[in-house]
Amino acid sequence: MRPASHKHLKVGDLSRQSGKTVRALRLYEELDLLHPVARSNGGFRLYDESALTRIRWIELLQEAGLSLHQIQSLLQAWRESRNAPEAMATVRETFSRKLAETREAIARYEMLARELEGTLEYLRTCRACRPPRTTKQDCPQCPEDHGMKQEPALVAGFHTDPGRRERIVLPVLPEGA
Amino acid sequence: MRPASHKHLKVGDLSRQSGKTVRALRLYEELDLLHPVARSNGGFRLYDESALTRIRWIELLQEAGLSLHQIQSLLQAWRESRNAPEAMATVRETFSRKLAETREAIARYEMLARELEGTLEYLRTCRACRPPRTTKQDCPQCPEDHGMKQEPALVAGFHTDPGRRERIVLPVLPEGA
DNA sequence: TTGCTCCTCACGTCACGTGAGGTGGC
DNA sequence: TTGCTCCTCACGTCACGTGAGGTGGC
Repeated sequence: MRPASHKHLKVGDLSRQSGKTVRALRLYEELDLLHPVARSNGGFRLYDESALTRIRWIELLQEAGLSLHQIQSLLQAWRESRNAPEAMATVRETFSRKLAETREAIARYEMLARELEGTLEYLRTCRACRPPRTTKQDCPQCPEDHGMKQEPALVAGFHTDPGRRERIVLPVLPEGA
Repeated sequence: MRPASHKHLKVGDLSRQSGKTVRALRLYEELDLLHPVARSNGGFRLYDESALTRIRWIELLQEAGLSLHQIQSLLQAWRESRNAPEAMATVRETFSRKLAETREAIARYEMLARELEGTLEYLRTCRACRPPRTTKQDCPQCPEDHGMKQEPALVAGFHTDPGRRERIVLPVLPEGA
């Protein structure tokens, strides 16, 4: 027979099972988002399994783009609401805004993926450029046929580089016309 | 007639045209990612249009999940490479890893969107629950038919709340069996 | 007693935000 | 001279990371 604490989790256990660092779990406590059910004699935090549900919930809301302080406010609103329909109104509002933002994020990432794909396609032709060009002088006016109208933005950015030496030169501007 | 500086952009102009804050632009300079082509007599930063290309490039790489320091390293590798094929190898490697990560991010966001949709569907039924339940007592054992097997994770997290009062109670654990 | 885990400060990091106090240029 | 913009520090923020120095419990 073991004491009643045999189903209690210590921070380390919870950390492993949740994938969060111990530091993160303590931060959630400080922000009033997650509390141990008890403390041991020695001051060790003791959790039960509901902590895992709570952590997964925090994780989902963070993925949705809420800051820990916003999650705090959402929880506060829930605690302060007197009945379910009232609580659900706030929550519904937050979630449907976040759904819209998530769809925008997906669209942005799909654009980024296309940009990366196009860039990789472009670079495939670079790999075998003969004779090998020197990036600083020749690349900006690359004569190679990359099969595209223009250079991808992810490649063009490399060329606009003033370098380190030129930075020291401080040209004096003409005074008048 | 105006002096040759008539096509120069000041930080404020560049900020407006790029959508970045002035603080961000100065940070990029500090990190060696973006430099003005010159300074005015009074010390004002003066840029040309290539700055916009560079900023768009930084922005894309940040969206792809690179930190400013990683962008710094990528630029460093480019500067140090002696020829184009060598430079492109590093760049290709970075970009194809980021493409994979972007696709994973899209998958995660699509899961999140489904989670949010399911949760909103669930909450639709809450809105009209009669008699209105009190969230703290009744919701965890909600008798309403929400048309789902189980509560969505985004709702379940609310219930696992020890609240503020209970926090003060520090139960003493039983010593033995 | 040895190991491993836990505790509480408290400072560091990253990509900026936000003043403070002062100057340039039409 | 008035306004607006620019300058350089330098501290604040957010979600943790990372020790320092000390203790619990099998």
